[in-house]
Amino acid sequence: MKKGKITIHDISKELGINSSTVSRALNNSSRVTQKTKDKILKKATELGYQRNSLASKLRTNKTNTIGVIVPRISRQFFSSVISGIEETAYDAGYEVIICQSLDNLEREQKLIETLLSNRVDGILISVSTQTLGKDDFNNCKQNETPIIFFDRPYNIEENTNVIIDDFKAGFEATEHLILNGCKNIVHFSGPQHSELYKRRKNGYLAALKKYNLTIDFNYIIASNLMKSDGIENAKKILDLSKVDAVFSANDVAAISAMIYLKDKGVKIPDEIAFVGFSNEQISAVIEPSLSTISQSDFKMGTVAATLLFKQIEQKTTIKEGYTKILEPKLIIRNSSQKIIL
Amino acid sequence: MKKGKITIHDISKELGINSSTVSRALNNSSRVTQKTKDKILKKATELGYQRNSLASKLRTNKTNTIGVIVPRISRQFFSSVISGIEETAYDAGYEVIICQSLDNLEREQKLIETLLSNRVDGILISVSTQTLGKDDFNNCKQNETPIIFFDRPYNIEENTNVIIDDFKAGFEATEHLILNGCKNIVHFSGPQHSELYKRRKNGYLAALKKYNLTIDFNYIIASNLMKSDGIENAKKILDLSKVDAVFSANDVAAISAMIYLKDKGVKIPDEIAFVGFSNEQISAVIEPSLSTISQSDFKMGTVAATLLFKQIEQKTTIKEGYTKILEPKLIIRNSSQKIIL
DNA sequence: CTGTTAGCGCTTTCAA
DNA sequence: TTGAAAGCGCTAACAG
Repeated sequence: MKKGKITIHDISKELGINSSTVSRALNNSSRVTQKTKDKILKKATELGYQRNSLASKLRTNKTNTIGVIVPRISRQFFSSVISGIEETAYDAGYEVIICQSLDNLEREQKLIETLLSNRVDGILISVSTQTLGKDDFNNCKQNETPIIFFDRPYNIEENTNVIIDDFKAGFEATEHLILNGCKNIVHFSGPQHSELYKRRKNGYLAALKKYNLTIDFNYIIASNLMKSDGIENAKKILDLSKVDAVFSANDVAAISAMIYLKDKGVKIPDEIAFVGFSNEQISAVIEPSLSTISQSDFKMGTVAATLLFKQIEQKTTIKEGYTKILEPKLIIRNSSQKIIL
Repeated sequence: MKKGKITIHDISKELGINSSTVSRALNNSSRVTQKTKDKILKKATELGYQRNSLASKLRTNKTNTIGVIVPRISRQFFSSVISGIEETAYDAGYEVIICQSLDNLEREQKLIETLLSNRVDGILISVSTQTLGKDDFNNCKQNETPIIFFDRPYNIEENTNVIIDDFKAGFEATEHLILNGCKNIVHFSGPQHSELYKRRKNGYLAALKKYNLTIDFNYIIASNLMKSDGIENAKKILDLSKVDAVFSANDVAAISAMIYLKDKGVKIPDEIAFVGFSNEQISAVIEPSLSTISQSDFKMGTVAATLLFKQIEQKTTIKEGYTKILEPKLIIRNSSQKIIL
């Protein structure tokens, strides 16, 4: 028994067949007789041969591997996107390397370096919140390694982005509440420098306008949408009169606000209806009464990956920015659904 | 400007320094003058050099990379373990490749193949539920690639495993309920062929014995611990008389049972106290009244990774099984804590 | 301290 | 259809 790993040369020697033929056989080339193929395959399994991808990647200058960087894999949204990416990659014969930046710029840049030095064919990334500069990804561009940004848009004019239609989502969420008889709708908005939250807010405003409802800017509560903000927001709601609905720009704040309000004896959704951007599963468990806007997470993964593979195979990194905007999806839950399983 | 990627030879030529010196400089070898190092580093950044890890891995026959396979990255428990692994790996200078098996054996085996063909130095795995055979990981052993099993033990006699002390956890959970005055404690157990659930159950039984409580086997309800099972279990509880507590072997069943019972007007934890294996964060949000047993997730990651690195560096795959058992951690929440933020 | 040289395991012309 | 030979980019003896 040989000590190290078996190579094609070992098979080659054992059979008296040249190693290039062995290589071709193992890659199922049409230029090898079925008979020799069989012989080689048999010997390969007999010896416990295992291909060395490193060597073949080095030689061919193609890794069939893409890198994915997300802030945290534990967030349901991102893990769903990753599932979408993996499915698409699997079908296309690509390997996927998953990394988390923990929303930390330094770490993110180190990950990019690592991925590039491992010669991934392309990168999909949802940038960290600290990433804001114009040339944070110059090394990719120098390398001509395609990179696609998803969920969190980045330099739309220059890069390829995959995002959802935030304006439309905000509009539909608000419209949904209006059509259900709500007139005094509070909006939990996020940091006002963020384009994303601005667009959601504009959707909210547009819906109010369409139905000729008065716009009261006291009803727009901006915060960082953390749990503690949800509590603060809830307190503010109690101070306002006749609020009958909330459209929250994310689920975290919505949920903590709901818990707080329930605790105060407010019936949800009898007295206040909620719509929030959210992960379907979590909010279904936590609050059956919370309707949600899905970010079409899985689909975002498949779309982004498909786009990336196209860029890789055409070897044409798009210079001018291209943004793919996905439809949002409003998920309605009836308040009769006390338990959703 | 050169079209392809810059190599050490490009730097070598530009400076008239031999490429091996360049290589040494880039690896910060002590056998190069600081002066030449500086020159080389400067030229490297100037040309936009980026090391090709594939080549160096191939050459050195060491990848400084480990593979991690978990059923799903979206489960809080696994993503915490992964964080623990990543921190440890980062400190030790290892890269980490994260993969999810989706609890599917075929997929798991394909992932193992891929990792091995990429010549990872070692593998950490929490096996899929479908993985039960004796020689599912023979290819690893042939390869002499260290593999460590965490959370879900696998052939304890032969392999290295990292698990928590399930017996103790079951014992402490039950004892906690007893010490709080509960006498009629139902146990939601899992599949009875599973060692893990058997050990948790034995802990439960041991605690009852210690406090001289009568053991009623009608109080041990075995199921697959899915959401729907939780509902069924809850119905069974309502049929039993004088149940005042539940120790659930996982959180999913516990939560759905609680929701169902609350819906039926049962007050929790006034009438029924719950302890469940669980993820801290989730249950804190969903059910403040649910006390939980933590599986020391992050720590499990660091321990497993440290163990693996030791095996890799000693190049001694342990032949006889070695099992590291971690302490469980009971997290008590007072029922006064209505909102935990 | 630096250069020469060989080769990791694989693929791919080119030739037979 | 198969073989011979070169080389992907890097590292590591060994020599100087």
